[in-house]
Amino acid sequence: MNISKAAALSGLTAKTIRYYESSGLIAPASRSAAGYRDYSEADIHILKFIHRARDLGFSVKDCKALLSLYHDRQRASADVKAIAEDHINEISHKIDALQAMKGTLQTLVQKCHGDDRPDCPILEDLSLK
Amino acid sequence: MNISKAAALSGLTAKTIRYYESSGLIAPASRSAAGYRDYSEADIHILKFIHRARDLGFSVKDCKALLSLYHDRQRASADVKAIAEDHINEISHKIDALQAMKGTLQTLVQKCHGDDRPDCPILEDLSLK
DNA sequence: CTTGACCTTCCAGTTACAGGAACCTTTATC
DNA sequence: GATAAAGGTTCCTGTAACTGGAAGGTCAAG
Repeated sequence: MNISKAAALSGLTAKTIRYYESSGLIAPASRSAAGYRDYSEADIHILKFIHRARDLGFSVKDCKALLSLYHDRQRASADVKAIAEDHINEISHKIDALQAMKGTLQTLVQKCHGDDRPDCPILEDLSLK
Repeated sequence: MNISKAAALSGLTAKTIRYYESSGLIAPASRSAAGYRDYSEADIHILKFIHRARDLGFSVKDCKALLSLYHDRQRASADVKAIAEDHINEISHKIDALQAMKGTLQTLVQKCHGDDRPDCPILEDLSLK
C-alpha cells in the first residue's frame, strides 16, 4: 500500500512517516517501480507502535530504543520498565513545574480586576521580582 | 555596564540577551566606543521583567505583548489579564495531557515485573493499540 | 488526452536558545 | 611595553519533531 494509506491506518501523517524514515527511526520502505514507498501490514504495525509511544510522550529517541527492545526476543523487561520509569519521572517534573506556574498565575489573575484601568498586579509582579 | 554584568543581574545569560535583541524582543542596547553593549539600570529592570515572565512560562511573543502593555500608561488591566488567562488555559491543557500519559504509564509499569524475562506488558500495550 | 489526486525530493520555518569559530578590546601582570 | 587572560563582537550550526510549500514525476478516471 502507498504512504497515504499507511498514514490513514497508522494514525500518522505521510509527512511524519517520511520524516521517521529520513531520521532513521524506521527502516527505508521498499519502493514500487515508480519509486513510490510501499508498506506492508508489518510496517503498519510498527508505525502504530510508534504512534502509540509518541502519544504517551516518549521521545523519538525513546521510540527507537523501545522498538529495538520490541524486536529483541532476548530482551529483559527490566530494560523496558526503566525507560518507562524515566519517562514517568520526566513527566512528573514537568507537571510539577506547570502546576507551580499555574498556581502563581492564578493568584495574580485573581488580584487583577481586569477592567479599563491601567492598575495591574500582574505587571507589578513581573516588574518587581 | 557590559553584557555579562547585565546577565548576572538579570538572571539571563549573555547569549540569551543578545538573542532577545536580535529577535526584536528588546531594543538594541547602546554601544561603547569599542562596540560593546552597554546596559543601564532601566535595561536591567526590563531584562528581569522578561526573566520573570519566562519563568512563568510565557512565550517570548507573550513577553513582547506584556512589555508593550507594561510601557503603555493607557493600558487596560483587562488586556493583561486576558493574556495571563489564556496562558493558564494552555498550562492546564498541558497538565491534563501529561497526567493522562502518566496515569497510563504508571498502570503499565505496575504490570511489568521488570526482570530478565522478555515478557513485557508495556511493549504489548504499545504493540496492540 | 487531460485533469486531479497522488507520489517524490528538497528547502525553509517553527521555539528559544546553546555551542563554537574567528576575531577584536580591555585589563592585569611581568 | 609586551603579553596573556578574560570578555566582547558577529555569524553559523544544531537542537526536537515535525509542517508547509515548491517543483516535478505518476496514476486512474472520464
